[in-house]
Amino acid sequence: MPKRSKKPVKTRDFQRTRQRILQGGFEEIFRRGFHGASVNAIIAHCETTKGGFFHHFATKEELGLAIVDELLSAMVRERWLNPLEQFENPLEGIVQNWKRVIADTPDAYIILGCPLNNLIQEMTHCDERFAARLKQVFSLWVDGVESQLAKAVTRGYMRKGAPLRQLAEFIVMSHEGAFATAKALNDPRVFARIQGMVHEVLGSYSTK
Amino acid sequence: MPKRSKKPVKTRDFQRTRQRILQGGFEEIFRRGFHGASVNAIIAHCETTKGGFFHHFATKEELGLAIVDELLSAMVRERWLNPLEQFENPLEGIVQNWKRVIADTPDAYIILGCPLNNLIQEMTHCDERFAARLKQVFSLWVDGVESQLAKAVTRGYMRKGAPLRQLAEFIVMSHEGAFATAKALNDPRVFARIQGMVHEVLGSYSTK
Amino acid sequence: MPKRSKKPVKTRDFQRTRQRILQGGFEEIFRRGFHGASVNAIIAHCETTKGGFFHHFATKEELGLAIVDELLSAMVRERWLNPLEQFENPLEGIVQNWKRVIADTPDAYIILGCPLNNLIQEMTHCDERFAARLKQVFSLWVDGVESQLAKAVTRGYMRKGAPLRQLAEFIVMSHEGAFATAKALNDPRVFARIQGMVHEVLGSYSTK
Amino acid sequence: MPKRSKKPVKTRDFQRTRQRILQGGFEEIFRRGFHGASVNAIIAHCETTKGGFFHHFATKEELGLAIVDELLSAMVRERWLNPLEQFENPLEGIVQNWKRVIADTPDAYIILGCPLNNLIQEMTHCDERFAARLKQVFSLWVDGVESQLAKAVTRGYMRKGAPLRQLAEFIVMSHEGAFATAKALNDPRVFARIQGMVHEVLGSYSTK
DNA sequence: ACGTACGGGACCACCCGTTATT
DNA sequence: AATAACGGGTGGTCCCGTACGT
Repeated sequence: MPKRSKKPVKTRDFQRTRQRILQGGFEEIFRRGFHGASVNAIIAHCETTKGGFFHHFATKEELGLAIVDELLSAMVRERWLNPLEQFENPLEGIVQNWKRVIADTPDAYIILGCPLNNLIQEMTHCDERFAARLKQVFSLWVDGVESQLAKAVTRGYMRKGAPLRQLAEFIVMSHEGAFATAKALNDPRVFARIQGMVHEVLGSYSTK
Repeated sequence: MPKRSKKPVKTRDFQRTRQRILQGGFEEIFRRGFHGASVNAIIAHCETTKGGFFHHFATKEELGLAIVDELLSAMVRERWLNPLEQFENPLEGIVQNWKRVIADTPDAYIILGCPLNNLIQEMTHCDERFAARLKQVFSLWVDGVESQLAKAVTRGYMRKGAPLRQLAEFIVMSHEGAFATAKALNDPRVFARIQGMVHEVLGSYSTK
Repeated sequence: MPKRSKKPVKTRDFQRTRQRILQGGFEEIFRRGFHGASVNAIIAHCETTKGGFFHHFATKEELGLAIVDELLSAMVRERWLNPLEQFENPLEGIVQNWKRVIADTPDAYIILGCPLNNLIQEMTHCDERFAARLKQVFSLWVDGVESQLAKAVTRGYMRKGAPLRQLAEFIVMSHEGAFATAKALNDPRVFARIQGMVHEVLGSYSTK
Repeated sequence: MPKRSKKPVKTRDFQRTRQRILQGGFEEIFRRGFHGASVNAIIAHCETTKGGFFHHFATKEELGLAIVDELLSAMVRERWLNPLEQFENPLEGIVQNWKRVIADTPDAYIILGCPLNNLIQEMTHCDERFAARLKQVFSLWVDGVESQLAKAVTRGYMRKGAPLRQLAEFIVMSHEGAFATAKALNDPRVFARIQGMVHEVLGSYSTK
């Protein structure tokens, strides 16, 4: 009979618990903001304890950073970047995917805003480590859009010579700005209107 | 020569003290966010006391609401709306004024973001009263831009039939989005780039 | 034309304001207890200001003492002692007057307890000056009842040799205890029951 | 000889700590009243910290309610009800036990009054939850006395047909009233005098 | 790995009282 | 005499984090 390995099960539990805290922390922070989300509320939300929490994350800030690094970056990829791969025409992909996200997102979520944008506005100016991580995720998004635009040029859907970086920045900015505006006016329809404007802008760079 | 009043600077002046608290509160909240700004820090910043503070504002929230109502709405008017009056062509006014604000704003302020946007992202989803006041200020801005666009049509600088409300929303969204992006990337030059994009969009509605 | 006297009207206003504060303070303290009644609430209740309040009373404690000295002692006299004078038989007076007070007092007041008793329980053990004044009012009551009992003996309604002081103490104690019990059980009928018991006790000392 | 446990006094002992806070809270509240007893004073009195305190009691009110439920009801049972069991004649028990309590209680405590009565007068009219719990303890006392009186009837020490509930109420009322009066007059001898009166009343219902 | 008793600091709110002003 | 701006100290609460225990 072989000697039992050193509790491989525990390792899985470790990761599961960590993920539960990460997810529960995300939800609390998304709803109440980083400052508004207390560690007590987070552990209640994800059914763990103080000990469990601080075993996995040294401080509340570390949890926040992990959420940015692991959850937000994944969300950007899954919601905004990966879906674009399925479109032959990246410009159309950007527009269609935006429409899809608008359709998928419940109106109730609109008022909560974009998790990434919320954290940027709340944390960037008062916590350098947050600023660095958030910048990374934001750049990831812009980079991803820019490479799609480059692909659009390569495939002949977009005029050569267009300022790709600038356009990519503009497109991501519009997403965040649309979320912010819809949140400010508490009106989900803002979304579609702004998306329409961006559509036009992209059209002006399209080869038709 | 008239008799000088005995005390050129009155200490027991309700309005002056109130304004001092309002201004000091604004600066603290701008730098640290509403939750991050403690009443202790605010009173230290504007040289008053607990008693003085709560004599003027029943709660910290009331101070925040007063800042939105009185300071932020005034800032929107003074920085974004009133200057447009001086331009014969409102479309040019919007672009030029934006350039002016970019030039006027120290780079160090970029990272702090837009006071209005910061509060919207932090407070809208967790405080109904804030949400209502912030929406009011945001709408004031959109309304102001829209009426400029209407003037542009009247004066013949802009094509008839353009979707004025949608455009106004887009323009204000771009301002907020530009602030957010510059903050996220910690790069003031983002500003000019986004402003350039908006310039183009406006150009496409211009009668040239 | 005679020189005007030195503002006699002002003197009346002074006393009126003082009485208003005294009365408003009494009501607030009666409802919320001395510690629970804030100066701010008191001045709001009697429509004066901080300045007005502290002009008339150096401290909140002074107001409390004045209430004991002036209002509570007057209430004891008017409600419990003076009415007894109208009875030929003091023993019957004590019983009948108690019945009258029970009938006069709205049930809603029962839960508030006896103003004198409330203050005694709250203040005696933590404020010597209160203790002294409250003792004075309480003694006034006992003395008054004792002299009625003496009169009852003189007039032949009560057996000679009865322990008058002890009886007087017992009677006043019953009043306070009845208030306390009715308050504890939130049941006004307790009053009548205890009054009945005291009636019997008095009966046993009566000459019939 | 059994192995001694490593730590004879555990610091991290929930129940012990809780009892310490409960006891320390009781003493502070007994001396200063509920409003007068600050959490800071309580934790200093029982050597714990803010964190420790609020780990055990969510609010100061919760501590107060626990004191009523757990300490005061126990005190009523131990001091006033249980001792009666040892008497063959319950009527004599009531009188003798009262005398014993008078003899046992240091004069210095008299001025502090009865903890139960103090809380009733201070809290009943301004806190519903306190009112309910205090009523419960008070009723417990009256019920206990009533059942003793019933036993006295059964055993033939008391006349049949006596109004037991009314008598029980009267007896408890006398205890509280005696405390209140002794406190008001700052004179412990009042106690014995009132106890004498009650003795007589009971005597009139006794079968001798 | 996780549970929980505990530490102490900081939060906002409100207190009572003072003082400049009318 | 009366008003209201103002002073600070302290109130209860809740915070994040530690460390003991299993």
